[in-house]
Amino acid sequence: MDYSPGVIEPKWQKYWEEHGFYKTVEGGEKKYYLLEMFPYPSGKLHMGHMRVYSIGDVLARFLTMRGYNVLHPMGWDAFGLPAENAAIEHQVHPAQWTYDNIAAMKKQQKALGISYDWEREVTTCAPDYYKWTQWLFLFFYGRNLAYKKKAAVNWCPQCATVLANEQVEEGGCWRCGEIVVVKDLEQWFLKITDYAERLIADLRLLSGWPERVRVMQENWIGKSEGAEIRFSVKGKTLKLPVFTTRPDTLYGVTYLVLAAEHPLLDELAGGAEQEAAVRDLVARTRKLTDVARSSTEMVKEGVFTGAYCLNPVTGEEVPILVGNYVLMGYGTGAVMGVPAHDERDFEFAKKYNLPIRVVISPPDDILNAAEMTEAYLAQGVLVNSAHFTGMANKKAGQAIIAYLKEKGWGEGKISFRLRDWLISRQRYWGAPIPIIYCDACGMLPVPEKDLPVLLPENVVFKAGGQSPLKQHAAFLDVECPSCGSDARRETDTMDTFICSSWYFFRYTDPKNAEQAFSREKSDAWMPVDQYIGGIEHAILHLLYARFLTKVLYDAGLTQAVEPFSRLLAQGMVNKDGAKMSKSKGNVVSPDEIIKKYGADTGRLFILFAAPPEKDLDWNERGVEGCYRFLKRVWRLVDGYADIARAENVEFAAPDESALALRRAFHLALKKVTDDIEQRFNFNTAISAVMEAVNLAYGYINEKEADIHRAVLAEVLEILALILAPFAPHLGEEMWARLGNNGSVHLQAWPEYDPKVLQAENVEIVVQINGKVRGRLIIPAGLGAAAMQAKALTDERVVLALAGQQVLKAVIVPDKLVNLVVR
RNA sequence: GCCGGAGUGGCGGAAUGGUAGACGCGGCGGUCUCAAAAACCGUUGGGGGGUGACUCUCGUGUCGGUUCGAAUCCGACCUUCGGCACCA
Repeated sequence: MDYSPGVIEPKWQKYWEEHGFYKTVEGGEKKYYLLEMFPYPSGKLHMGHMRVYSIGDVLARFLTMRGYNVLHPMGWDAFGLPAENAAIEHQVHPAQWTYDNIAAMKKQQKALGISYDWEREVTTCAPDYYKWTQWLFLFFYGRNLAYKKKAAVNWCPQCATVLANEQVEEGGCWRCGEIVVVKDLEQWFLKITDYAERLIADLRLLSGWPERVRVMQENWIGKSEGAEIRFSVKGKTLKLPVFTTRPDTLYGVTYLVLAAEHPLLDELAGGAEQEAAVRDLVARTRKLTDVARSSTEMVKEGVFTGAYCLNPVTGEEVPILVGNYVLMGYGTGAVMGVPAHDERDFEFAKKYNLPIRVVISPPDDILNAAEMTEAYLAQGVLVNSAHFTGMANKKAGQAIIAYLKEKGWGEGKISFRLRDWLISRQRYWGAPIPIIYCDACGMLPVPEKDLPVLLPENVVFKAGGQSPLKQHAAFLDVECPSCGSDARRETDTMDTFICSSWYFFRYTDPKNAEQAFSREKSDAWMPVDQYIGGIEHAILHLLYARFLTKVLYDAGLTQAVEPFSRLLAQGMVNKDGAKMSKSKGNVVSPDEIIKKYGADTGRLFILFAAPPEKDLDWNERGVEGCYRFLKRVWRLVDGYADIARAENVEFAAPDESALALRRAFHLALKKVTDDIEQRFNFNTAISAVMEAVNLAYGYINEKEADIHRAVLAEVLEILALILAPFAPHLGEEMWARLGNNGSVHLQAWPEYDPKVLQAENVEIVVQINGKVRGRLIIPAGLGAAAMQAKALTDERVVLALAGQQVLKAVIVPDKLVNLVVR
C-alpha cells in the first residue's frame, strides 16, 4: 500500500478524538506546562502559526512519551479591532465574525494533528473569561495600580483609539501603521512603572530566555541612575527639580532648560520681555508629532525665559531657558546644562553663546574651555568644584549626592524610560472597563457581584470607528452602586493586551466560576515551563505578562515570580527571502500543504529546514524532499514489517552489518533525544533519522535474502517511536503495521543502549603538525601508545614523516593522533 | 551613537577546540521503461596532477593573535539584521 496521508491523517485524528487523547493529566510527579502563544482569530492559519504549533507539538508528544504530565492548551486572543472593522465593512457582528474564525482555525489546527487539550480552551471575548479580566482591572484599581489621568497620549486616527507607548513603532500604529498623533486626553493607565525596577532586576532569573529578548526589555525599561537636584528660582519661592545622571558635573552647570510642557513655565516667563518668544517656541514645539520631535534631524532651539535659578552648591545665578528638545515625560522635564561635559549641551551652548565651564580634567592634560571643540565625556578628576576638586569623578558623583542630601538640596534617584501602560481604548470589541460615574458620588468601581459588565449585542456600527457604546442608552445608564441615583458607565474598553496578560493562568483552571483561577490549581502548573512564540512580542506581550504576574505574586495569588521560565522565540517564515504577504503574492497556506502532501510532511519540512529560532525560507522543493523521505520510511516499514513480524525464525547471531545497522538506530535515538531535550534542534534530529533510514536501505539492498529478523524488528520499532513526535499520523500507522496495539504516542520513549553504540573498530585520523595525513581503522579503546604505534605504520604518514623528528604526539582516544614534527 | 545577533558549497543548513560542508534541495551519471514520471544506485566545495586505486593544494567575511590543532577562543576591522536613541 502506498503512503497516503490523505487517508491516514483523518483516520488517526478521528481515533485520537474518539479516544479522548490529549486530555491533561493532573498531579503526578513530573509536570510540564508547555505553551504556544495563542493566536488572534483572523480566520486563517498562516505559516507562522504552523511553525509555532509544529514546534510545540513535537515537544508535547516527546515529553509525554518521556513520562511528563504535560499541560498543552490552546485558546483565542479574541478581542480586537479587526473584528470591529469587519463589522463596519461587512455588516456582520464582531462576535459572529470572531466565532466563525475560531471554528475555521480550530479545524485547521486539528488537521495539523496538534495535540491540544481542547477541554481547556479559553476565548478572551467570552463573558466567562472577560468577567475575570474585568475583575483583574478592579483588583488593580483596588491596589492603586489603575488610575485615570489626563495626559499627552498617542492617538491613531485610522483605528480611532489611543495606543500604549509599546504599541507605537517608529511613530506609527503597531496594527495599521498610521502615523500616531499626540493628544491630551483623559485615559486609564496601569502603573507598570511601579514595577520597573523589578522588571529589570528579575531578567536575571530568566536564563532560559534568549539574550536578545532580555536585552530588548532592558533597553525598553531603560534604567538610569543619577540624582534629582532642586534649584531654587531667583526672587521666588519656587524650586525646580532636575534629574541628571551626572551629579559629578554639578559645578559646571551654566544654564537650565525646561520642556515646553513644563508646568512652571507660565509663572517663570510671565511678564518678562521674552514672553512672546517663549510662547512662540512652546506653541511650535507642542504642535510637532512625537516622531518629528524625537528625530535626530530636529534643530535644537532654546529661548531665555527671563528667569534665573541658583545652583545650590555654588549659589551662582544661571539662566533658565525653554527648549524644544526637552521631554516632559522623562525625569522632571527639566535638565541642567553642562556644556563642557555633554555633547548636546556643548552644541547648544555654542549656538547660544552660553558659558562653558570645565569641571572634569583628563588625567594628564588641562582643558581650556575657550579652545574646546567638543565636550569632554571621559573619566577624569574634578576641578573647579570646591571641596570636591581632586576627586575621581565617579567617586565625586556619590560624594556630591551625599552632600546634597545632607543639605536637603537633592538626593540620589533612578529614572526609567518606561511609562505607565495606557489601557483604555475607544472601541467596542473589548472588555468594558468596569467603572461607573455618578454625579453625586464620583467615580466608582462596579461591585464584583455585578461582573461581568456585558458588552451589549444590539449595537450599530458607524464608519469612522466611534464606539457604539457611547450612544447605547441601555449600556450607558446604570444605577449608582453607592447612592442609587442615575449614573453612567465608562464606555472605554480595555487594551486586548490585558486579556492576553493572564490567559496562561486561566488555562490551569479554565472552568472556575468563582475565581479567575484558584491558587492551588495554578500553583500546580505555573510557571509555564516552555513558552513559544514570535519575537514581535519581545516587549509588548512579554513585558505586560511579566508585570501582571508580579502584581498577582505580590497579592499572594500565585507562587510564580515570573510567568515563563523558558522562552523560545521562533523565527519568521519567509519565501524567496521576503516575508509572506498578499501584496507580494508569495503566500503559501498550511491548507494547500496539507492537501498536497499531508500535515506530517508540512510539519517535518518546517522543522527540518532551519533551527527554530532562525528565519526559515519556504521552499517547495524542500517540502517535496520531506514528502519523499516519509514515503521512503513508509515503504521500508510496510515492505519489511512482515519479515520483522515473522515468527519461528531460527536464532542466528547478527553479523557485522546487522550490528552496524543496530548501532546506527541507537545512535539516531540518542541524537534525537538529545537534540529535542537539550537544544530544540529538530533539524539535526530529523537528519539523524534520515541517516539511519538511508543505512537501513543499504543493509536491505545488501542482504536482501538474508536479513536479520530480530535486528530489523528492533530498528523498525525504534524508527516508528522516534519519528512519532514529528510525523504523528505516520507514526501511528507504522506502529500499527508493525503489529502493535494501542497508540504509539502512549508508548514510553525508548532508551538507547550505550553498549550497542560502542563499535569494535573506529576510524582515526593521523595529523602531522595539525594537517590530516592519513586515516586508519583501529580497534576501539586502544591506549595512547598503541594508537601512536599504529599511526606510525600508515604508509602515507611514513612518507610524510621522512627524515623528520617527532617531538611530541597529541592523542585523542578513538579519534586522532597528531604528530608534532620538525 | 550605544547594545545585541549573524556572516560556512549553487541553495537551506551541519560541525561550538580534534576528519569542515552531516542531512536535505539542486546538478551530473546510471538502473528500470517503447518513452516519461515515480522509485532505486552512484557522484557532487574550488584549483592542480595521475589511465587508475589515488594524490597535492586552497578554502568557513577581512587582518592579526593564542594553541600540537581554530568555522569554533581572543583582539581589531568590514558587511548585514534587530533593539534603543536629543531619555539629560
